[in-house]
Amino acid sequence: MTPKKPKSENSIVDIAKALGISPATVSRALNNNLRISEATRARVKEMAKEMGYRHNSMASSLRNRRSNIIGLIVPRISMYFHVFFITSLQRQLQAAGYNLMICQSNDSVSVEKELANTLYSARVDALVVSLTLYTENIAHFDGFLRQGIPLVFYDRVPTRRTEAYVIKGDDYRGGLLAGNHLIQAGCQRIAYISGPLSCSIYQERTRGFVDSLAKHHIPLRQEWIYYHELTAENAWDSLRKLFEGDIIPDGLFAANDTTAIAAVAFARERGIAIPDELKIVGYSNDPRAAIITPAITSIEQYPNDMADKVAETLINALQHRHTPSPNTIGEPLICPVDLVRRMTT
Amino acid sequence: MTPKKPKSENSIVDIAKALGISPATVSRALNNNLRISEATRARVKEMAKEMGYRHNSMASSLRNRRSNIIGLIVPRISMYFHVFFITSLQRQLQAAGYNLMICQSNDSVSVEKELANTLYSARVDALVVSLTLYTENIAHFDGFLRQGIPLVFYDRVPTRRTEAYVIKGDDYRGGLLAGNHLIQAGCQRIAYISGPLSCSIYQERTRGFVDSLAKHHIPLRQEWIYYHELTAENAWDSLRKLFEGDIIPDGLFAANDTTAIAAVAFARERGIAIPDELKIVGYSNDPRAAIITPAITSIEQYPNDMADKVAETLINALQHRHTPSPNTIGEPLICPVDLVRRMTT
DNA sequence: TTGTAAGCGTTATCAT
DNA sequence: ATGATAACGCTTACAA
Repeated sequence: MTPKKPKSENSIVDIAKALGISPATVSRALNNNLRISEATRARVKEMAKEMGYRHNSMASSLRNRRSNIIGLIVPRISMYFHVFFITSLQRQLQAAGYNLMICQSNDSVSVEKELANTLYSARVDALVVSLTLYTENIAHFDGFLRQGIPLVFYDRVPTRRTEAYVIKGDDYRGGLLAGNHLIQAGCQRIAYISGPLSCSIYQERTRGFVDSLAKHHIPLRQEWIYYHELTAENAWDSLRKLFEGDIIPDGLFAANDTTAIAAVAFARERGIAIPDELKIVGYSNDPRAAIITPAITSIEQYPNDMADKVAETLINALQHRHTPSPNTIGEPLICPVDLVRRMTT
Repeated sequence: MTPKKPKSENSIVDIAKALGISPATVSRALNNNLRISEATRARVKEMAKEMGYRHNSMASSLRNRRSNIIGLIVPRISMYFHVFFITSLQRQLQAAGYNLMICQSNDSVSVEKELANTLYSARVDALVVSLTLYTENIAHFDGFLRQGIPLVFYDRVPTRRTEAYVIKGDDYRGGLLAGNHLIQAGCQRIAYISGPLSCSIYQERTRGFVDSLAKHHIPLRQEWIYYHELTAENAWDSLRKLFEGDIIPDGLFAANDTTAIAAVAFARERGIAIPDELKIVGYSNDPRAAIITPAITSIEQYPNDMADKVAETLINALQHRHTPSPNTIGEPLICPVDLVRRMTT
């Protein structure tokens, strides 16, 4: 009986044996180490191909104490803004030699916690997070900070101060722009449908919007303000209530485009003329806002630019891991937004 | 000088030392191994928490020869169908203890190849792939098959026979339904805008569509058929050509909804009445198809159901890794589709 | 129920 | 330029 070892797969040791050289040399050759002769490098690579060798990143990661994986926790990949953000971020990280592990919290705080723990154990080299609508306590990310693992929050960021990097859109200005635009378009009775105030972006949009109305001495009726998850269903509920009284709004700021789209559909069903009887501003500049009739005025957030900032921050932090320059942290980085005017205003 | 080891982080060995027991016991306790006393299990877990221990999945993966990571290569996450598919698949795999590593080929064959190699080296436990528009040679996935790593193609699958699992929508039937529906709606001059025939789904949709017209003795004019990437820009180009002659189509089958949406916009600009002068059927039942005016008739593909099938196949294959039952492979699994009628027909 | 010891595959360090 | 060796942290026969 031949003592045939079941040898599942060839390792650098096997290559070394086959070539009569040491595993260290093989490793160096495969990693294009400088001080290895061209000749052996070539021999090694050829033998590797011949033997069907594949690099084992688990072993390599264990030895190097780095996984080359970057974790991403995002509320939902179905949101337009995040899709564009992710695509751009992934391209850049890929180019820098990192893999992105994309996870969805589905706007559940408990899922977010689980994912944070999983990615923590998985030894991701860095973590990028956009929080759920309801995350107020961010203690589940503390481990990353303690271990000096780069942690970047973007878009939906913590509402309290943190040692992590923070990169966000200028939601305050977005709210301000929306309010100003509706007022300049002649609206006097402006309604507002916002997401929950536990979430940074809605806090900020609300602040900006409220400031705008105050500045122009436009009254803000509490009965015309709604805070809830910005789904089409919720939007319809709120719209029904908004339009059931005698005094009805002539302007609406919807804190996302799903809500703005629902408002357009609602107005059509009720025979409310847009923009004559009701003007609408949405948020995010979802592609749907442009194709619907009438096309919706919205706030553009430039997801690609934000992805650039995040990628830059990440790569910088990963390179200088030994000098955790805390001076670059602290102040949130704020990305510009713009109002895109269309047919609803 | 105190010989203070720089001990970066605590391992099970440290816990063992602190407790005066062996690392093996600690490992077993943390893994809830059956034959460990309740008492020590509790002691270990407490000490682990106290010492801020975190599991090292790199080490664990190396030892176990499994990463618990499943790779996914998808053309673009911006496509509605894939977003829903991914979300559903990820939820199920997460529940089964796997992490999903989502990558985008961006419809580039070379990127697809790179990603396949990266995920191969990353030692993913399985790979799920929807091919680019242009992937005809699938040799870059051969390594997975050779190593017995479960490989599942879904939606855009290889056009040639493969040993991998294949799960696809019933695109032939989708094309058939679209053709039949337009004909029953009274169309006589039907145009067709398809994706490139290098891609399985467009091959099949075309076959079904062609068969439908043949069966009903409706002529198929070659000048009314276009094959190209289904972007809005390309759609406009083709539509312009379609409507520049004397004889113009009264029906259009668009092989995706982006194209159908472009057709609606084109018709509006040209003052072509829909559905009276032109009837349109799209594909995928993109949510945009429902909100545009007029709402577009489309083919629903049930991405969640396909994700269920893929998850089931994967988990099954991963459990029986030692019995690579080849009988379950071979025949593609075909998922049903339905026509959703709206205002464009 | 717990301990001992070897090994997963790679790479950094030190030596030659 | 190359080799020998140890170690990364965990798991699992095998022993006790």
